[in-house]
Amino acid sequence: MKDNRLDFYKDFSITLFHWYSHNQRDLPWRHTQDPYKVWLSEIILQQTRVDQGMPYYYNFIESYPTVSSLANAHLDDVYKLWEGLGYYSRARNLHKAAKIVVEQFNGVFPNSYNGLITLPGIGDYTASAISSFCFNEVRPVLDGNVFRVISRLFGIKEPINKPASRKIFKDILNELIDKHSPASFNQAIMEFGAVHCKPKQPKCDECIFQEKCFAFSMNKQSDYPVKVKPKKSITRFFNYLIVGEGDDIWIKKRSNSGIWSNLHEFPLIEGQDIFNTELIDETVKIIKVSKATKHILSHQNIYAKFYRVKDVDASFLEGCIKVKKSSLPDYAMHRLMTRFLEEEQSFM
DNA sequence: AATACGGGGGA
DNA sequence: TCCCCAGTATT
Repeated sequence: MKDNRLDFYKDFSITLFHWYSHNQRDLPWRHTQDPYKVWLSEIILQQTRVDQGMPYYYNFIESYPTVSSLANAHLDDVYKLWEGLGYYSRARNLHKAAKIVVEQFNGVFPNSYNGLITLPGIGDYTASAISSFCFNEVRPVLDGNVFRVISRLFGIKEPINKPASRKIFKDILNELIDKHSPASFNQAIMEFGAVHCKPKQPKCDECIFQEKCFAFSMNKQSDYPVKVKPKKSITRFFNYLIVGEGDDIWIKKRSNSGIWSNLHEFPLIEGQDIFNTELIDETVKIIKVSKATKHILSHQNIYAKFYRVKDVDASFLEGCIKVKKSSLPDYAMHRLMTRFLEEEQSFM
């Protein structure tokens, strides 16, 4: 069964490369085999759309042209450049990996999958991408695009977000990948998934694989890929205290774990199942209160209120730092904070 | 094996 | 609303 299936697809790469040569986007990281730049692009693009990550890629290349310059940077500056992109552990691991490359590998990136995957922030996908793109190692990439393409072509119903399903896809890809052009194969199959075999409204009516695609032959494209429902999000209530006299303002760096780790924000009092209005009423003098705003994360729905207050008990400022309002832009913050600062100047 | 971890775009 | 995005680390 498996052999027949793969025989049927033995000219897959030729067809794919033909499509790729006519349809590929011009992306900056495709013009280089410098592992530093490829690595940077791959970390930025983890769970991130190309359009969203592109400006960050340019900013990082400009601020840190080499792995040494990144390794020598202050972590807080790296966070600042990452601000707004999300999944902030990527910024921490980016910096950590750069230091390892410089201090342990003499500034030279590992030139193999097995070496690359030892670096923090580099998992199976990223190690496969870098080792194939830069060193022509035969390592198939398996990202969201590839999952979708393979599941439709072969009619695979194993949920793509279950770890156990990975082997099924990897086995197929290891047969399918062009052993002579692993870099082009990986680029092409991801690009095909991104711009042609899209999640919604795939271009099946003009598809090079019409004859071969299981999903198309059954007219069941929308049934693939199969995915198990994610767990429901939890709800939290954040009360932010805006404290400070004159040009001074108090902020705090979040802990090294949990959401928004190591990013800055106003002193926070989290409510239990509702906003802590009573507690705040009794404890501080409220000058002004914002409306509740909803901020959505993958696993949490956060309702936030901002309170301009005075006469705050010192215990609320435990671990906080006093900074000038004008220097707030120097501190890396999460989107909930930057959005508030953009839109609610009247509180400052 | 399951869960945590952002933010934004598109239907 | 819901789904998805060039996934990884932790539990």
